Amino acid sequence: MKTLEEVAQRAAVSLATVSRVINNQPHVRPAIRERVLSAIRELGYVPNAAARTMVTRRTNIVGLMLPQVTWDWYGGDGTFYPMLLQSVSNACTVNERHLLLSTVPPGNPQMAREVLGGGHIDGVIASMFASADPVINLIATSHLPAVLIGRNPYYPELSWVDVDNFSSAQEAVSYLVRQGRRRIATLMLGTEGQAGVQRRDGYTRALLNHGLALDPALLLEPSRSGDDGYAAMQQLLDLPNRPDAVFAAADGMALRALDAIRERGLRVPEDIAVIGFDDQPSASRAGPPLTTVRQPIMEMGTQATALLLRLIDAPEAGPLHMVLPTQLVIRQSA
Amino acid sequence: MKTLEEVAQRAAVSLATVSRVINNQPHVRPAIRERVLSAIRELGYVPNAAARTMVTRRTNIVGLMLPQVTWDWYGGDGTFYPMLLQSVSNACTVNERHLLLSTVPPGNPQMAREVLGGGHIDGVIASMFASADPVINLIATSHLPAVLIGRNPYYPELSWVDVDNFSSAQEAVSYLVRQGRRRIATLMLGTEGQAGVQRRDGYTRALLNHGLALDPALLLEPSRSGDDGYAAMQQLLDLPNRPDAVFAAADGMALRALDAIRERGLRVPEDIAVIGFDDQPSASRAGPPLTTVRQPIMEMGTQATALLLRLIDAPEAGPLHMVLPTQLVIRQSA
DNA sequence: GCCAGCTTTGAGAGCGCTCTCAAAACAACA
DNA sequence: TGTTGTTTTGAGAGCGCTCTCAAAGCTGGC
Repeated sequence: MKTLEEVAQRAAVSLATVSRVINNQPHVRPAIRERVLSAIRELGYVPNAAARTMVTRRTNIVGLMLPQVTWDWYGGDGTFYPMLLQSVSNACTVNERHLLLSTVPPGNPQMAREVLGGGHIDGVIASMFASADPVINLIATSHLPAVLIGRNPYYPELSWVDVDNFSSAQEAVSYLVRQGRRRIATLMLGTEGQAGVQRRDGYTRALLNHGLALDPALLLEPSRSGDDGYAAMQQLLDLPNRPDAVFAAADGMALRALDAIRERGLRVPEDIAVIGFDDQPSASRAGPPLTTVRQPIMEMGTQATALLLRLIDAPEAGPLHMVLPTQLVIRQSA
Repeated sequence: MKTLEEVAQRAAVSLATVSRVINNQPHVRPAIRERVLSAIRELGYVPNAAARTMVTRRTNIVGLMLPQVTWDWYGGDGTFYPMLLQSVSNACTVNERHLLLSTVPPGNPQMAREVLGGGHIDGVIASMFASADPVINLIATSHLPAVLIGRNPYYPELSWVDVDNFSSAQEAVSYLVRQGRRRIATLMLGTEGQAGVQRRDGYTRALLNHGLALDPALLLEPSRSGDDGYAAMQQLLDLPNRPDAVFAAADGMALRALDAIRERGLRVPEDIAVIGFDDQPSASRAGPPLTTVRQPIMEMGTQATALLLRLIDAPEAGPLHMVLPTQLVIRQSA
């Protein structure tokens, strides 16, 4: 690997001058700048990142922490994290940052600790299921610029990008009521995260708003992994007084629910209406195409990156918050 | 941020001793080791990565280079790269490495150049569409340990993990012939990569083997982006002498083809049999469930990481090659 | 031609760590 | 207690870069 020194030698100037050229600083005569530039080109010189970091305390690397999760959580096609990742990655490229990805295994934040404390990154974006995930605490105590995907009740000092899960859920369920549905069930997300809590609360509020009874039997919480949405829907269908609509807090569950309903020979939406959440790609190709709440996932990643870069340049500007709009996409399942 | 020096001070020992403790080296009396360890704990000390890298020339970071592509290439559900990424990421975590992800925008390898030349990473795994992608050349000339996903005809010195695309395609098409199909079309991948070339060649060889005519009209190459597979299938259906089977070199295309066939009121597999490639999650949920060649994507990522770590420790051991088995998953579309 | 006031250039310290090498401490034995 | 041999400890150089500060070079006005 070439060093600054070799470039300096070849261009017959000092290290300082080469450094100035590399960093686009003034106070270099055009002729000399040209000479240095061609020395760099001829040698194929690329500055050593570690050495630069040593002195500037900057890495130009953004950290992204995601749970180590299988691609098909909630039985969906697993596009949430990939899309988030992709948008963050693209935003980093556009802004000339590198991306260090940490997928954190449950209960083992060792690598995350190393990343956060080791000066690896200038700032971090994180999306965890649980508000109380240890990783969030590590982030908060690291005092690194940070942006969460999804608000966190325990760390008001952290910045976040989120959607209004409460209103979105409320809107979806209200829509079902306006369609004449009266017995509306919900397939909930886990309530260890705010998304789960708020979507459930939005569901509840909509029922309350319309004077409908709250039946605990209609509130199910399938596990994240596997096809639990399918089993949960069967459970609902086994009820003596089965629901006439289901609000699923994730498309994956809605899709599995569709399967279960179809298997019983019931029609969607005639017998049971189904609404999902996310608008993942396969939602529009389901049978029938799924009515669902669209989350602007890519936009969330892009904005999170933008906020983070702002925080990196001006940490005192935080905490920053951004609520992105959702949209109820009405197709044929409700 | 805490430094070695502060730890040394608190434990009343020299820098060298603290360094020995941190790196689990011998020649430290147990009592002192304990004292240092608790100083580290009390201060919440984490070693500075850049400083370590400066002297060890090791970063413990693995680079992963992927094309900057939208999640739905070939109209699929975009799980190839996410799954690859996930398996590499998990393998890195298991092996206590960090992962630096670069999504390379077409025609702009600047960030990739920085990563490869700047001492950011100890080695790199790359999966590019085109064998001649400039990134591959950067990798080859960087002399960094590297493993490609998919063999490359131009750089025999590089290690790779791959499947036998030729035989897999041949097997799939032979299966169609054995099912009595005689006019078999193919929806090809782009031939700028070996996967595309070899799947096409396998298709050709299967026809040759069975004495079937090669009709250029039955060889279509839809573009990667968007729903070209759908349009291509329509084109095939418009043929005066339409095919009785289609071998699609990617599930996404196969799925779009299914749509096009259904829309014409034709039956799968009775009128036209369809075989895909990849076995992406939605393949099994298609109507009818898709017969397809399963690629062990996760396994490829895991093995690529394993090979890379081997190369990092012993560069002279390369180049390493590994061919993973595929499997023809027979469902109902053929 | 000389000097003030500018711009350009270079020397060298220092970032936080590892690792070599020599010194110090200890153990074993006579 | 002295000596040898072994283990433990610490001093300090050096990794490749940036950035400060002082020196050198240049310009223009007299």
